Amino acid sequence: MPTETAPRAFGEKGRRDTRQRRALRDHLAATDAFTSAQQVYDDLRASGDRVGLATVYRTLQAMADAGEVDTLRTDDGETLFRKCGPRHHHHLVCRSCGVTIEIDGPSVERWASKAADDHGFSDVTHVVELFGLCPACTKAAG
Amino acid sequence: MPTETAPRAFGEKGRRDTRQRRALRDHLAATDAFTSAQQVYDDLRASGDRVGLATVYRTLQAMADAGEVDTLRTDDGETLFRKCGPRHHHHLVCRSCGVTIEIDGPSVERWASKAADDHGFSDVTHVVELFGLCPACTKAAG
DNA sequence: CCCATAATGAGAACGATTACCAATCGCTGT
DNA sequence: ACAGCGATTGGTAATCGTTCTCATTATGGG
Ligand SMILES: [Zn+2]
Ligand SMILES: [Zn+2]
Ligand SMILES: [Zn+2]
Ligand SMILES: [Zn+2]
Repeated sequence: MPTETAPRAFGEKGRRDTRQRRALRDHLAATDAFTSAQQVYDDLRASGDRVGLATVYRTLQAMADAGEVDTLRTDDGETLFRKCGPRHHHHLVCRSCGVTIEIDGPSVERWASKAADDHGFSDVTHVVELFGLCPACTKAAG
Repeated sequence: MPTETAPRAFGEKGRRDTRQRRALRDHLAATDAFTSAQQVYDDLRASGDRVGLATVYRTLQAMADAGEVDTLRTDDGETLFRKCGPRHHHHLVCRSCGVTIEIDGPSVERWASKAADDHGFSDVTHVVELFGLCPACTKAAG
């Protein structure tokens, strides 16, 4: 337990419930697409909430550390955030509009675990994400 | 076929076989760990090869575009490169030393394909990577 | 209400990657 | 072997997402 200097997540004692965090939390709860920090910042400003960009980054990062949001890296290096369900799951993400479906895959979990064991690797985690075009974007793309 | 201004990969007509590209190709063939451009640059300089950093980045990117190397993004945003086998596969990567084992997962392919179909997504790709500690690094870490 | 201090935000700093562009060098034809 | 074209190189400036700095503000327990 090192001395904590980083901003605390919503679930920890000592945190403060600020206007900015409420705005962020509400915004995340209202969309199911993976969204970049920059995009969240723009959305908040557009809806009249005054929140600094640094605060958006800080808070999203804190929420990610606390497991309150899932993260995803795009090909061009942007980190996307999304408020997801509590169970372990993976994502089927539309690469055009970001709309996301949570999917689970017990067979994948088993496969990953077995591969790790077979090769003597320890402390193994996995990254499993599916990217495609959602029905709406498929139609729009002709 | 737009006019190509980017450097061409080894397999395309019109390319030139330069000292720098030979050095890069040889270096990649000699290691099985995922490596960053910066690391490749350092390794080449250490072995006496004079290759500019921009050239390392350019050439690795071109090889990645041509499918001659696989790429991977670390949590801290670095892109790693590795010369892999030609078949479709995934990776079991040591997060300490980078040593990598190519693994295949027919069950994962089927699962991914089914999930995409079930939700009406088209043009779906998947990212599946396993990260852990290899036997050697597990032992070293105590 | 008070006040310690958590939190904010504007801007500087950062780090990986890319763009620029003048100097070089590989390749093809002579 | 030679010349010329243009692909390639590489030092450096520019980009861009993200993090850091730190003076200022605002929360919430007492
Ligand atoms: Zn999720
Ligand atoms: Zn879509
Ligand atoms: Zn590979
Ligand atoms: Zn290792």
